[in-house]
Amino acid sequence: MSQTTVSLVLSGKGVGRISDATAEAVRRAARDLGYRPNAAARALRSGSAAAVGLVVRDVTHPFFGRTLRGAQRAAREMGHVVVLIDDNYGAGVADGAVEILREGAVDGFLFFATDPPASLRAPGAPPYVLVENEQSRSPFVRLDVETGTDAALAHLHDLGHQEIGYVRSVVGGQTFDRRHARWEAHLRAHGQDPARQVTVFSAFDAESTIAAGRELLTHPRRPTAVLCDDDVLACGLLAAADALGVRVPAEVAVVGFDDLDIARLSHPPLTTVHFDPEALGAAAFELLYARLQGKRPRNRVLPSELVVRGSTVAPGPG
Amino acid sequence: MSQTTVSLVLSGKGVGRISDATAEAVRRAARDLGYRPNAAARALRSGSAAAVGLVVRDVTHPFFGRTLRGAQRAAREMGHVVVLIDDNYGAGVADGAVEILREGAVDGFLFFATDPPASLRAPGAPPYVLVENEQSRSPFVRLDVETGTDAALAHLHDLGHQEIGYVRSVVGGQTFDRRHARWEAHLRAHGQDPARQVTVFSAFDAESTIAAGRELLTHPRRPTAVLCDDDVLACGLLAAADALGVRVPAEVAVVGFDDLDIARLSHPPLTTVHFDPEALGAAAFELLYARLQGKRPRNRVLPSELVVRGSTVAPGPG
DNA sequence: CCTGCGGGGTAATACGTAGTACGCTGGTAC
DNA sequence: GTACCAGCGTACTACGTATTACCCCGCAGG
Repeated sequence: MSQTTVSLVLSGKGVGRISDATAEAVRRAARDLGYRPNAAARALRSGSAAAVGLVVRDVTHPFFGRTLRGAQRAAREMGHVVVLIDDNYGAGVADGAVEILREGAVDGFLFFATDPPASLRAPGAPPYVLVENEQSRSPFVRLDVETGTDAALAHLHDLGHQEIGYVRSVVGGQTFDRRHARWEAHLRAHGQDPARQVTVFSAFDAESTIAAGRELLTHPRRPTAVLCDDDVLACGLLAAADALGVRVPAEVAVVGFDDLDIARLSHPPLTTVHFDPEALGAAAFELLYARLQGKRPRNRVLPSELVVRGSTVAPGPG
Repeated sequence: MSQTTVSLVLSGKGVGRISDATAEAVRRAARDLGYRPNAAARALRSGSAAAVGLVVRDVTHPFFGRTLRGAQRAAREMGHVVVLIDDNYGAGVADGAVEILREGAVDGFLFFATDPPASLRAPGAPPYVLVENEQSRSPFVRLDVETGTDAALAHLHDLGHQEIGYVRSVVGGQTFDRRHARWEAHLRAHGQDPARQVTVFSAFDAESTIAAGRELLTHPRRPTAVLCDDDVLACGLLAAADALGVRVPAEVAVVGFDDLDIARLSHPPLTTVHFDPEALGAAAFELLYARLQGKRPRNRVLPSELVVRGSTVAPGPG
């Protein structure tokens, strides 16, 4: 039983070259001895670590947590493992970690709403896939947020809302820009000037969201409806409304994005644009995996859907 | 410029053996050529992958997300990298992944409220640290949840609450057991029978939490106060109360655990037991790191603290 | 009897690093 | 003049796997 034989049997590449009896003996011995192939040696020799790096903007945000879960599950199904890098909104903070991983530790990268370091664009660099961050010449997976946003705006319009405020994320991001762009388009299409609508900005921590909500609700030209870049921001608005005694949805209708669990637990439950983050993460890994196989997979755009709950009704009289 | 020289210079172990001029030349050449040491080769030769496996019960839960962040940040500071395995409450689902990683891919493991596979107890297995899951003969880091729980119960007692219901997590966990045990002790100390108190069980998804909340609130012997194993469960209770027209805190006082962001955004803001998940994650990594150095670090217990917000007042008359 | 061939298996090598042991040079002590 | 030492580097090997090239044996065809 040479080392070669063992390698051939355990890797499944020995079919036709190694007799069944020997193969069985090898497998039994491996089991009895508790033998496990060494990952580092295999990575060194084969040139593949069976691991992908995953750079995420904010691990603590439920949306990314679920995306992460989808990606990790898909990776495991293909025998791959996921190395996590939390960027924590720090532009470029993750770049150093990416550099460390670059050679030999992982086979490729997934960037969740984060930008890849410039060095990965160089020829010979490991492949990567962008998630919620479309860029020319880079493969990507993203959500078709436009359809959902248009549905939400149509819903508000049908209810009779003219003035639609906006709670924007201070942290940038293509998906936020897309949502905002559809809002602008909607207003223009109905003869409104987006610049005249009340718009406030917020980070994702509780204080910020509540402060932003208060700012919007106490504005002299308070709108009858508000689009929020995210369910978390929408919940801050709800909390502020509660503190100010502003009734939702009677006095202000609220729409969020993401359909997080909090959208069902909030008071009132949120009307929101639903996505499937697990599918997004899984699709991202699948794209990267195909690339690692040398294929040229097509970019993917996943659907969105409006979910109407209790936070939107027709504007009250006056 | 031999390969050895390069290795010595770049690893910093050449001080005193390699002249400054040569060292500088090596560094310049490395930079100009874009040379990066290969992680797999280094791991193979040195026997250390500079990576730790991290098994987490639920990546999508904000508490674990924050713990994860703390651990990942601490790891990065020591030049280590984190491999994520999401167990998703599936008992043993992660075991296979752990086996894959065992040899050569990671140097040790962190288990976040999950159980290590039995194979890791064997001699020669990589070291691990348990988080929120104390077991004899295994190093661990946990929260001193007892102090915070006692403070919460004392707070309710001071307000005049006698009947204290409980929303329990259906998913088991030591920390939940500890919370529950203090609640039982408190009731007994005041001459009550815990078995007679209204107790309901819930998973962490929105539907479950609301259903459990409804069950508790519609119970014929509805308590005047409720302890919830978690802020998420508390929010479900709030949502149920809202749907049923039960006023919080006037008719029912609510206390949660974890002090998640939603505890500030909820209506009313939650009285809850505060922890520092980032510190928990960082401490866990530090313990594991010390073990990897061959040290015998002491287990750590991190403090908890009651945060009183709007969900607790004295029971109303009748 | 020799040749060719297929089935079954193995020796040897390369992957890129870390570490060990050794070599060379020039100066100093005796 | 020899022995020793410090200061600087360098050949060489091991790490555990995947892969390539090769070897051995028995049998069929000529």
